[in-house]
Amino acid sequence: MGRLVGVSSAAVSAVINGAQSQVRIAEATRQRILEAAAKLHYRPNAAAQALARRKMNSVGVTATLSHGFNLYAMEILSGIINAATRQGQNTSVFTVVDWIDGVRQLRTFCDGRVDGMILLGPDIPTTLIETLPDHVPFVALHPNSQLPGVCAVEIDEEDGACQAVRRLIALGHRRIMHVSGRRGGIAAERRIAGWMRAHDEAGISWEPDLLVAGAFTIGEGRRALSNWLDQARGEFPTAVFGGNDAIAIGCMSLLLDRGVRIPQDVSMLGFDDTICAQTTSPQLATVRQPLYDMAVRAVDLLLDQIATGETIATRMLQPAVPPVVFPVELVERASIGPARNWSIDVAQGSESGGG
Amino acid sequence: MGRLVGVSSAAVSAVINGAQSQVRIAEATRQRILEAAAKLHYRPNAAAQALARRKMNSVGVTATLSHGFNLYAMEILSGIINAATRQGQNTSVFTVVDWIDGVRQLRTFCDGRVDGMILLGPDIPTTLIETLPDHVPFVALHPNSQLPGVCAVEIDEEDGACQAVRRLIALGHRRIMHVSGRRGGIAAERRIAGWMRAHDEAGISWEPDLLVAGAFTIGEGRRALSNWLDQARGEFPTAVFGGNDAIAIGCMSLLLDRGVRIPQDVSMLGFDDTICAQTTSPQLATVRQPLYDMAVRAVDLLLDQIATGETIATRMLQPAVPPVVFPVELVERASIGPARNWSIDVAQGSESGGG
DNA sequence: CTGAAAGCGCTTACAG
DNA sequence: CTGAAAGCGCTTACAG
Repeated sequence: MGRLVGVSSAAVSAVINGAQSQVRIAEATRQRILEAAAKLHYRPNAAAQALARRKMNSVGVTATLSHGFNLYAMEILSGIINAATRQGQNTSVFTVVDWIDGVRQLRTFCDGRVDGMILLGPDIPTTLIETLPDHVPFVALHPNSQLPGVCAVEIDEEDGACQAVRRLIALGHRRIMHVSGRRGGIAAERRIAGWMRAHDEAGISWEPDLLVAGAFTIGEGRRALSNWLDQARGEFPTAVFGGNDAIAIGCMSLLLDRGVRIPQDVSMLGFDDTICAQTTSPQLATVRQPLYDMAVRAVDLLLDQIATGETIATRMLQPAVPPVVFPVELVERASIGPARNWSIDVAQGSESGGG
Repeated sequence: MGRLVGVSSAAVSAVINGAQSQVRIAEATRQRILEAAAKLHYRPNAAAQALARRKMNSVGVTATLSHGFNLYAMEILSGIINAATRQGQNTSVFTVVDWIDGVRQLRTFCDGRVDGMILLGPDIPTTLIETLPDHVPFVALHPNSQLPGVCAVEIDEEDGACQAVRRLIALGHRRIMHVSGRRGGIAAERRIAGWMRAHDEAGISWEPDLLVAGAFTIGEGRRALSNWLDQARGEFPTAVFGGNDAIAIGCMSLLLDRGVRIPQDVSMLGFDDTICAQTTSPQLATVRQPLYDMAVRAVDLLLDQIATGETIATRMLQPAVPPVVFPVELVERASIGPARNWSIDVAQGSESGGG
């Protein structure tokens, strides 16, 4: 572009980048350059700029796609993109099949395309860290585990579950089923712990039989409850608390199919407040994670590290930073109500397959 | 990296990039380089590579965020990211508040960060094209309008709506309400046209009173139906066809609140088959768009153009290419059934606010 | 206060 | 068949 105005590219650079350059350009030259730039729709080439500045202005996000389309991840992603865009950064998204395999690819993704990386998704294995590229800063969203050198943004899962069950107890419920995520997963276990704690606090003993292991999908939620019913263990609980919204929705669809009224016969409660919690009838009460705010915070933390030149390597030398923990909030919707004081029959009904 | 092995960077480049280089390297040197690269976890810097090759290996996606979080856009995005990742491209996502304002930003996004851009979202104004940067190829997903020089990937919206209504007619429905998206929007109008056409084909005259203008959200769908009911126009239709899933879900929640049974009293039908269509009870029958396949196709079309060096500018010189139109498919779920032959009363019930 | 030079880390076309 | 040079389009530190 310099050639066209008969001026050096350095002069163009100084003018386009504004005042932060120490270089002063004669006002006449300046005007000439600005005019030409406007006319030609001139934009500095991003690759050249990145090479010279050693900065891509690009935030990386890596997510697992193990469960196919993931509403929860998508809501966070949407927050990240917004936050990054607002700060003049662009967002490069990468997906990996699982974290074990993903580590190798993470090296490739951090080849200068991005200035830092946000790891998205629960249950990132701690062993991951050893092979993470260390020339770049990382932030992990919902890792549910301490990755040395990596900033973590989490929620208080146990407290969320505890709040939920506490509310049900206040509504008179004494037999509260919890259909959990896959056992062993940290998120699932913490939510189970919250379910137990709320019982303990209230001096109510939780029944092991009402702790049902499922997995974080609609189909698995429905299946877990269906299996439980097949073993016909007497009176159905007055409330079902799903390990996440999908589980609750799966359970809810099964109960509705069998003529159970919600919330009159059974109260239903989810966890996450994904958009689907608003599409059920009745709408699903749930524990809200501030997914958007968390995403924004993750971007801020990453950009801070980028600005100060921190990387995993430099952070390993400093004292470990505790995770940023966001509060959760119970969202009351029509799916919960007072505990029933009559019997219901849920056992009958042939299974027609979950969603 | 060359320095460390005592070898030129050109030699390293030739070895790392494999056989596509004409340059031959002595086997011994080759091994030495490969070893060192493995040991140092060497990866060519993406910015430098991009500058030298004039190719970023990055696919851009720009979407509007006018309606906040958008499930439909997110499902497509997820497909794009997958398809791109599989082809070794990374995906850079940008959001704009609206298309009018977005055009200016599109210039900035196309500054070399991406090799091409996918425009995501219905109702992209035709006037947009005049100010689009023309040194890069574009693909538009669901533009619902012809943008000269831009490849379009669409569905046959009218046919989808027509299929849906045809099925309802086959089930004996004669009074089929359509709660549409905002009037004037091309997607909304085409779906309306399909609703009309199915009636015409069957020799049934559609009642203007049953064409209700709404907008593509749950809240607006519910509100539109609620307003209609407030004017108490006699017997309620036997089926409601929403302009999209969100509208159908909004209408469904209102009807369920008022004690209407679905599908016994009223059949419900949506459009899009977003994930939420599976979370309602009963599950929502809907017109499925192959969102994932469309996303994959859009990526392929864009990469083709990138490979052959096509841009908007070069495409303008060629004859216009018709849009790629994907077929749609009716997904039958529990929310539709035979038309009722009894009266129902929907009018009562105080409105408690939509989701 | 201004302009030309060096360098970012690669690749590709060109000499040896 | 191999190696050093030029260049991608910027920015930044350095002479004039």
